[in-house]
Amino acid sequence: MRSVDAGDLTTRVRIRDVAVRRFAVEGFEVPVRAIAQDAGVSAALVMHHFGSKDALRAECDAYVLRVLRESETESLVTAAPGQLLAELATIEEYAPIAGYVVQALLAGGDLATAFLDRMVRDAEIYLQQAVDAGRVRPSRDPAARARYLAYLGLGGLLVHLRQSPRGTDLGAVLRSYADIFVLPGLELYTEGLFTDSSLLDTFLDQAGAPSRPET
Amino acid sequence: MRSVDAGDLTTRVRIRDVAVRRFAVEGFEVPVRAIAQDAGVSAALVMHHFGSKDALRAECDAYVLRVLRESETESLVTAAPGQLLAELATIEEYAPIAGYVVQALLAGGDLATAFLDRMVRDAEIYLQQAVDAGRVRPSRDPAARARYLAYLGLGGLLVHLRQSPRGTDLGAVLRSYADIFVLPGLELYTEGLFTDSSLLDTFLDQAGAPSRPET
DNA sequence: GTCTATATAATGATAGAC
DNA sequence: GTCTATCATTATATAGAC
Repeated sequence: MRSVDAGDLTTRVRIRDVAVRRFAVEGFEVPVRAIAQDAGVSAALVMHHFGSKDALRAECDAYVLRVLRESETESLVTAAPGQLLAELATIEEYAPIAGYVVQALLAGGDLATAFLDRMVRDAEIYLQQAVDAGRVRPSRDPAARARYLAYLGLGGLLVHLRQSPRGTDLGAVLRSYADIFVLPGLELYTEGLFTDSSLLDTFLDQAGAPSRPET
Repeated sequence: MRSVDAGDLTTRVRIRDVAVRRFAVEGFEVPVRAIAQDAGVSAALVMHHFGSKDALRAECDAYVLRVLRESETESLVTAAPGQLLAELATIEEYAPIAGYVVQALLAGGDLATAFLDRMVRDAEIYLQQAVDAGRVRPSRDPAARARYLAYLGLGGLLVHLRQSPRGTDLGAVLRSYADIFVLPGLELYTEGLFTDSSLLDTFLDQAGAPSRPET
């Protein structure tokens, strides 16, 4: 057989992998030439393989999404809202994936939406399990709470990330985030913020007094 | 006198103002040509006045920062974490300022840092007042809590913003954010999340049992 | 101060040899 | 499959006339 699939695939995959890494640390405006250089090939070859930069980006998106989906089983159980990224970043191999997701979230787009949906869904399952186990208080609107907590967890991390000097190792950023905010996080989750329930009560009354799942 | 400051300043200011508006809705990659067109002048004139696009950007940053500082007095008292942006966006005149800040936060840089510092400081003061008034529980680390809540409030908003279709009116995005998340927000702030304090207790023990400001 | 015309640089993409 | 050379487009920035 003359078709040399092995060599072909290897180069394609190598280009895609270095593209993911570049996108992860520098964002999606990185020139194709830079990616080509990292891969040790010409820019023209990148175009030859993927057709356009957008197509390359799409393939990176699909790859990252696939990796995230494959990591689903293990993370579903353990991941508290916002933890998924942190776990990924600590594993050397997956750090580019985490960085890529961060860039995608900052840039917006389909991958960001997909990733967020994943986070929200994870949070929903995690919270439901915790409620069933009696560790977490039930909510009057579990879906909204799951989304809320996912947005807060991820958003706080993004803000912290943007305060860190550019190019800082993502793992280091995540560790510092954890260091600084464990205490206030535990305080908030354990004790809340308000001393009384007047604001919540008022809102519930106005909203037409929906169901109150009190333990 | 031959120097015609009035005319000069007027054009300069008009260019700066349309630049702020463009940056606010499209981000900082908008071409100088587009800004020039909005201002009804040539691109060359923009360069003539500001020297470079970066210099124009710097002047917009400085202007936005000045507006934020001048709005300080009124917002200091009322602004809960994350509220400042919302308040700004509802006032028609200040909507571009709010949008500009959002773009700056997404892009990173000095203005983002300054704005965040401002938010954190506001939150600190606001929380201190609320604690003194007995409405908010004291924290074991008030500074960290203020920063944490500011990051969460702003970050959650940014994530929600990126989920909204591009070009959506910022005011509408902020309103929808409020609509969706009042309940889970009030729940979290009023009742917390966990049913018991074991996680917090464990952390406090490990950390060497620091001061416990119990009421 | 303001313009038109142009220089310069970078980028995504193509053509065609090997 | 892979390269070099080149094109087309777009951006910032400059030159020089008015």
